[in-house]
Amino acid sequence: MAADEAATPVKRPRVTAEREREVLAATLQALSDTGYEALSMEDVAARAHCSKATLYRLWHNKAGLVSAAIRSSGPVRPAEVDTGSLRGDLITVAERLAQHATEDSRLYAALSHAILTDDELASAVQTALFRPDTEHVMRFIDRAVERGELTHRPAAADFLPQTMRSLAMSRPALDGTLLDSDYLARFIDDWVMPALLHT
Amino acid sequence: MAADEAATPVKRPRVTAEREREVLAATLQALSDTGYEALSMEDVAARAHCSKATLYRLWHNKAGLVSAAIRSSGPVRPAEVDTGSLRGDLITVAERLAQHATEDSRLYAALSHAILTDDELASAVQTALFRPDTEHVMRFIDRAVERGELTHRPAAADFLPQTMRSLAMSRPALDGTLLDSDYLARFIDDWVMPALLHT
DNA sequence: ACTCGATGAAACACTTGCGTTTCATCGAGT
DNA sequence: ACTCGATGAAACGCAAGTGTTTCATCGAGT
Repeated sequence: MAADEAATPVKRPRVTAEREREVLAATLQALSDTGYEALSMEDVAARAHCSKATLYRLWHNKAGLVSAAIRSSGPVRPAEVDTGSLRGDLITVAERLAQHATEDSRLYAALSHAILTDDELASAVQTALFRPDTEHVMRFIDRAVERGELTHRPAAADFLPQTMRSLAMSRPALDGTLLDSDYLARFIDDWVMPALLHT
Repeated sequence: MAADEAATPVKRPRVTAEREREVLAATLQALSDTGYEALSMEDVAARAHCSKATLYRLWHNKAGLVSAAIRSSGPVRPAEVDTGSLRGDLITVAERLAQHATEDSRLYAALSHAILTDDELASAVQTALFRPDTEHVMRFIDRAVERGELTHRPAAADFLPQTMRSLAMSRPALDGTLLDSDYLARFIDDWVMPALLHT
């Protein structure tokens, strides 16, 4: 029995850690469905199958819970992409964006007003959701330069991550359609690649 | 005294129409500040200096009031832009976007989650806010083609309005800074113009 | 000056949510 | 088997919002 417990140096925390992730996942779900302002602790408790008391024991209030939930969604790192060509890399990441467009855009929409006034929330969204993505895309550019596919880091590269991200986030709202990968592929071929190649 | 009343063929409605616009303007203000879900009728009534009873007499509920407010913001047409060059037109409209970036992005953020589920709201936002803007920008392209500045309507043009709009909407949220005109100029020169000129 | 419909202020009943507290129960370590 | 800290269920007081209703007042048309 020593072997059983050797895997868990700390007594109970590990069980709590699993549970915590479940609760935070339920929080993100509720957030997407309800929006930040209308999110209720009772709803989260029901989805997470835990009591409201437990929520308040672990986090102080709604803001804390939501911030924690957002930060917890960060470490889910996407597999590294390296197709050998800049266009291939971009298309791949675009398809990935399109796959998650529904959930992602709902989550972002749920938070977009709240982050304008809540600084902690804003930094959570920024570091957990946007920064990794931005760095990810920027690596494509650097690799393309190393390969000689681009002669230098184009000025347009500064706008690439934000544009892709904000297009993915706001297109559903703008015209009621979801992002499909065809649309993004056209964007890459008709806009992104020409801009990168000619600056 | 016949002259005084000659200006008002209808008895009271005209007075109500002015008042209505004030109330709807107050609604938009409250919406930007509070967000759609947390918007309260009491808040609107206080800002508009009218009673809650009046709000419910003129509109049936919150959804109706907000939709009306959004539609009322449509007719405020921006002055037509025509600087003689595509770049000039784009810079001008970009600066105009930047000027209103704070209020506009707050308003959009306030609505972005609600429009995912409320169809009437979605169509109000689309027709009143986005469609006029899109047509406006598209006219730049057409004129540039007529002038011979572009040999044809570039494929990238399809993405231009959405790209500009979504940047204006989401950049404040993404990195906490507002749009300034230097940034926008770089955006046009390094990102938009190359894409338009090389497709 | 008078009338009458529209308005504002305020209270209404009702619902919902927050954050706290109480208490019975459960389950891991001894 | 026993103990003790953590949990879930449920109720709490409090605050806020919805949509309605009442009533006093105001102001435009006669």
